[in-house]
Amino acid sequence: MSASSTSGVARRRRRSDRSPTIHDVAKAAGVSKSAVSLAIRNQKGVSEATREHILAVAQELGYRSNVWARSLVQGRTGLVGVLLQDLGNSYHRDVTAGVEDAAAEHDLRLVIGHGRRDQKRLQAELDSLLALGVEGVVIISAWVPPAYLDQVARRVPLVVVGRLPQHVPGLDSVANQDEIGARAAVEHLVELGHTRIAHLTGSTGPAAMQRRRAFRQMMRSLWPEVEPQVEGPDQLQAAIKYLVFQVRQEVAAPTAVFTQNDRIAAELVGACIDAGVRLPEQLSIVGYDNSSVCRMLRPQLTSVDQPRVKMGHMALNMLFERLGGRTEDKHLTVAPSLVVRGSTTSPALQHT
Amino acid sequence: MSASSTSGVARRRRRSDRSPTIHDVAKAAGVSKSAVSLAIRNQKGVSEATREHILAVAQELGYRSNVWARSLVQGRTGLVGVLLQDLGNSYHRDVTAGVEDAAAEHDLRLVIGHGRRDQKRLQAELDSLLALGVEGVVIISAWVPPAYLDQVARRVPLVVVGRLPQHVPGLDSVANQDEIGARAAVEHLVELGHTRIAHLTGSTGPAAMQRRRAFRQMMRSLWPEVEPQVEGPDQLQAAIKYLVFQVRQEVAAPTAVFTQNDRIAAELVGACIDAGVRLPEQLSIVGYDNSSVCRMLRPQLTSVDQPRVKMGHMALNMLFERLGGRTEDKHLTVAPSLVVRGSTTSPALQHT
DNA sequence: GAAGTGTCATGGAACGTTCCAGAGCTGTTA
DNA sequence: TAACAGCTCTGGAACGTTCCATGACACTTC
Repeated sequence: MSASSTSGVARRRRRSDRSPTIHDVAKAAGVSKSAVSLAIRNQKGVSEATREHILAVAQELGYRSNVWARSLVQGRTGLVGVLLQDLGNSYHRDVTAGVEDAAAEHDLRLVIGHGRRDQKRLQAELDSLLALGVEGVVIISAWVPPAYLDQVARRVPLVVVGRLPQHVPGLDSVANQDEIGARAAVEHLVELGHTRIAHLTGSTGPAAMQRRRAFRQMMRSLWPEVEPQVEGPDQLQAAIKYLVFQVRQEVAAPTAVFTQNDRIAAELVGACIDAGVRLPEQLSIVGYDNSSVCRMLRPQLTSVDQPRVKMGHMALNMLFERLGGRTEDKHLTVAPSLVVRGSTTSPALQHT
Repeated sequence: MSASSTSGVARRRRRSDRSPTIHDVAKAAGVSKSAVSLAIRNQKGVSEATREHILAVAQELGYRSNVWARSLVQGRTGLVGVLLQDLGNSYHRDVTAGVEDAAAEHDLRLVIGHGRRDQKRLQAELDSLLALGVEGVVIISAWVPPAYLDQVARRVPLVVVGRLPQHVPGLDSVANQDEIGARAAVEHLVELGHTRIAHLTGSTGPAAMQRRRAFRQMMRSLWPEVEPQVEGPDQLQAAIKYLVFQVRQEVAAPTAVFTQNDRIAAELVGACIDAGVRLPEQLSIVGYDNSSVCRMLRPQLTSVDQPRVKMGHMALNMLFERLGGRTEDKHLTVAPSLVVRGSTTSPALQHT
């Protein structure tokens, strides 16, 4: 008995510094646990006076309802997982903010998992979110194998923000229309008078491919006899070097470059400045994402903007519809828009 | 008929899709729930044959242990909260990565909450982490009222990464030694030959104050007769404009600026370029944080680097020590180091 | 053959919460 | 005054899991 009571005491000791439970509040307030439960959930069945008293006591004890116990009995957690690839990324931040705001409207809370640009980790993180009992998952530009997506989508509603590498039944998606973004970029350059426009890409992901394809199509329809110049995605550094070399040679060199994203555009800008290429006089550059670096660079970067917060909003709302019982798949798109800044100008200025 | 029954079945499947419980597995395998519990946790007390049989059945049913129920009875969740102010921030990303790696070593999982630079939200997020039952919290540069920190620290171990605005008993912290960083920056500039060095700051937060104070002290000890020039933190844009104006006038203008962080440095760089100030010839600039923008800018930014991942590591390890029973407070510091890039040069070059 | 020692397996008691049926009131109506 | 209705409030039964005491054997040892 004494031996077993020792461990019992150890356990109990641990319990004494545990968070206060509904029982503690009930005891301190002199009411039943049921009354406390009703009071803190703002349900009726308890008088206003009692409610205030209970809330005051709860506040004083620092009581916080235990989500696990609640979800255990209710059978739902009120948790939504957000899986993102890179924490330090303003695109992900903004989409997440949108998801979060929409979630708050439906009394859902966010749990964030991040894959750190590592596929294994991404999957592990997704597993972990499911183990936490999220009721749905929003995946932000995170490339997870389709087979795995399918498996997850069978268990909980799943919404992907961004392009899907391939069609996966049973899940929703919201993406910006990369074709429109790419076309807007090229149109802008064409209107300025550019004819020799190159594309610089650093990835073979679905979004990148879409942009590249749209670029090619657009260029071919404008100048059918010329093969559109696409650099990358392999050996990005070499591709950048080559572009800069071309521009310095000034022989049939591109006068403008549409890049796959702002990060790559920033690298190109840096390489140009290092090589003494005058921007935007000698080369116009258009980015994609309208991220915070656009305004840090000089010249400031013209870029394609996606309605990021709105996309997050839409993603969560679709997820909510699924929770409500929708079974058919839904794939939404939003139109990106071009934000013109100083990195693009007319090629007429190039030989002045 | 067949169409409607399909959807009906699909729906029903989804509802009764409620994950199988340990009871279901026990029933299907013809053993007690206790046996299943032992088997899936790989504990002894069950024969190898039975275990294999149970695991096979569990696998077939797609059984996944319910984390909530487990943590409810075990009294621990294995969860650690990370509270950060801004998702799209590489400093936070790196610290979080460090925390995460260290957590994995101790079989702890991360739950990320983010305050989106809003104090109310920050507190709500912290509340929510506690409600989830995290066993400890790491707060990354998130300014939460000390009274609130104190309240939280009474309930769970709390580690702050970054400077504390004031001493709060019962919690740990890990911070970079801002004095050392500031001094390294100024020393570097002095060694290059600068004498008129200004400081540009945009915040009154504890880290910013520390850097500012160290800057003042260092400058006073070097040139006691001159009042150190500090611009900001109010009206940052005006402060930047004024600095640029001074440099263009070239009358007793600062030849170098040490900024509170990279973001502010980037703005200064942009303003200089816009105004035609040649960098680094006319003005040397040192940032703080060694963030990813340093290498995007031209000239590339000399900056003070903090061992971010290591700080995250240390933070979680301290938290783990607390969980193990340590009661005395611990405040660690790490030494930052200067990363020299192209934004700093000798003032001798300035009038060439 | 009794006692002791393992191993394997079991059912009941927690854990902190919500839900539910119902108890005790007070007031209203027939 | 009986019947009823409407509030408050309550204790017990879930929820899915782990922990614990104990039972049922099969061996060994005295």
